[in-house]
Amino acid sequence: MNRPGSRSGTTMNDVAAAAGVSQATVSLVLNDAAGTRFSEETRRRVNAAAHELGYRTNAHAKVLRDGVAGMIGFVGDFVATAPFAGKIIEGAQARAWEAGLLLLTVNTGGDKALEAASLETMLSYKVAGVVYAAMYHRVLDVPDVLAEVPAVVLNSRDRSGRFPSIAPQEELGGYTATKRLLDAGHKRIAMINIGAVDGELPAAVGRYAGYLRALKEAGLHPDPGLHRIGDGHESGGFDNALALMTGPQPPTAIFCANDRTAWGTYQALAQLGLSIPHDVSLVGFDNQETLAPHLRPGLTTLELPFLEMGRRAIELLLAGAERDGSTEYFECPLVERHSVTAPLRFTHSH
Amino acid sequence: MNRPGSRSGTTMNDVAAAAGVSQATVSLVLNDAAGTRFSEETRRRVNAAAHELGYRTNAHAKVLRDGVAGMIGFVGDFVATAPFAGKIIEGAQARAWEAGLLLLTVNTGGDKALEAASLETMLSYKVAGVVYAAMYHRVLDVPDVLAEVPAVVLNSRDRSGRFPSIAPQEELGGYTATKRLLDAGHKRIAMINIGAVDGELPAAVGRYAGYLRALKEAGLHPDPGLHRIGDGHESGGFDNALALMTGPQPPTAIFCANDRTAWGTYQALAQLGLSIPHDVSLVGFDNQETLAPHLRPGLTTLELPFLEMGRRAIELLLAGAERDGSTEYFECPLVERHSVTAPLRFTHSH
DNA sequence: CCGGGTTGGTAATTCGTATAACCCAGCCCC
DNA sequence: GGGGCTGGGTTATACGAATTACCAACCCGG
Repeated sequence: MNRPGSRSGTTMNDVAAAAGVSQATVSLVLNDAAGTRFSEETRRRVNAAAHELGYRTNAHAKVLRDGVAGMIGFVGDFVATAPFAGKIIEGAQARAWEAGLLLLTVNTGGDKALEAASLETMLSYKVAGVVYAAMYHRVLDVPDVLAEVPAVVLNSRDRSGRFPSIAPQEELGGYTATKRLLDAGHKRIAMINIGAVDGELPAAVGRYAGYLRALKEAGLHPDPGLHRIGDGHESGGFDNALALMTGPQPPTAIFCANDRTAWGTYQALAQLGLSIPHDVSLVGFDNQETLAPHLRPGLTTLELPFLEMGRRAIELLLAGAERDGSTEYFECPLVERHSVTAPLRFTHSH
Repeated sequence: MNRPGSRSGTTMNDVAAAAGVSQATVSLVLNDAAGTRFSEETRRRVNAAAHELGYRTNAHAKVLRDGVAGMIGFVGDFVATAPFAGKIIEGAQARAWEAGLLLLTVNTGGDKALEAASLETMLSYKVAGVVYAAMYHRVLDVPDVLAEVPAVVLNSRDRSGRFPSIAPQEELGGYTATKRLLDAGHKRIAMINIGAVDGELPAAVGRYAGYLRALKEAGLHPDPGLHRIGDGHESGGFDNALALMTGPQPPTAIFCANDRTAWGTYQALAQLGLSIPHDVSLVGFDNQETLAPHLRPGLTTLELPFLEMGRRAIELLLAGAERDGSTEYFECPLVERHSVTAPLRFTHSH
């Protein structure tokens, strides 16, 4: 107990002793070092001994000498609390593993003290880089300490402009969603947003901007009464859909700025006895996999490409992150299901 | 570039030089080692120098000496793919952090080669222990290599009986769910299961056993036609609920063995024009947070205590895991919402 | 039979930290 | 005035792997 590393396992010295060679030989043989010549016999004996004794390299000794560890830090304000956000970790972890790296993950839950402490710990483990991920797209302040290592901001943008960021292309998403409804023949298209459009929520602002652009491009004059501010939850969809559909000039289609809002809208429409897509067409946003495919009918929505974004974050880190604050935007592809069809009037007017 | 550790940062030697003392003094002062005497002046100088230079301990050097790292491996076949499973990591990570430990997480996605390789890597990093977590409760085979470190199986049971396991108390859950419906006055209670009761799915087997026990305890004779095997998805709930309610003697209440099944049941009942809970009472299982609270009406269900289970796994590891294969079962508390009320007949017969 | 090349390996050092063992100056006390 | 204690530090070493420099033996040609 007094001796450190009491159950430390087999070391190269043990292997060397068993094979009757020096520790240096073991190292060189096991690592297949270039430019060394050893007899086949020696190689065989070393490999056999290593296998026999169940030798496993001590990563810490290696890192101590080489300076950089095979680990990447992943700090998020969520980890997996957000239902869909798991994808972002999954992507990051998969890409990291392809490079032989492991992820050191911490879910701060927004706790700044925990965040600072875990970043310190990660740095003391000489991580090759840090991914600083956010649960929802926003503009955030990155802790200064991250300047010491390669770092990238994921699913948000760095306010200071010091770090490369990765975020979804919200405006294009809003445009695509709206265009889908326009192409189906709709003219009165409402939007239930997930926040104010003058706030700091890029998703709300961007998706709305895309909605407006599509409308204008189609030569339509946006009706302010058709844009409603929800809260991103079911109730926001429910209440606003109810108001919209019982108003004087109800829309024939609704673009819900996220899937939860769309779900609330489904519930409101069901309560009003309106059918989707026959009476009202719907497009959502997020492609939340526990929700969108399982609604009846399946929800046509835009996918947040979290898997790819997670992968890309690691890739940037590995590429050395040119240390500029540029943001890389990812397109949100349309996922077609069954919540959109032509409007009644349109069909009938044929 | 040739020299290793080129940007290794400040070391104790740098601090020692700056403070005009030896490296040993720096170590002893910074670690507040017991049984040493240093003048206040020296302590001050050392601390000042350390702070000034931004000294951060090199965790690898420490581990190399001490033998054990401040990290715990977390291997799962999901990480966060399963919507609710994030809680399990969250709990584990939170508890680990309280002990000053970081989590090294890997999502294997069921890939055995990746699993083996990442376990090797974790062991080479001298993790203090490994949590082997499963997406759904089952009996699984733990890789032999885990015998080399403290390990605990989370949300499943180890077939070999070598490792302590943590799992939810399925039978009691099924009993509690059914009892809730019995207490409300229901007599014809159906169950839509999430798998066969002769299979290897403890959730399906256990919850059913609990259902039967509650029924028998109430002096009721279980009607075999009222127990249906679904698939754990919405469609399993939808199809079976439809069949159940359009049959000769429909139930007045349904226990759905998970929330997704319950959701499908909601959709089927809506289609039949039946109201919840007035026409049919419902109890679910899982308390899936993206689902159960947002259904209309809110779903009364049983909570899978993942947060606590995750915490407990780390706790067992820290306690040294007595290395027996006993399973610790966690109770699933009932979460009351609005999907249960008295049956019509019952109310009227008053 | 000596110089030089090749073959097959080893000794020694380095990374940064923790700690056991030791050392020295000053002071007290008999 | 010498022995012993105490306060205040230092020296040396180990942890495990990678790597550079070096070395010994052998072979071959002239």
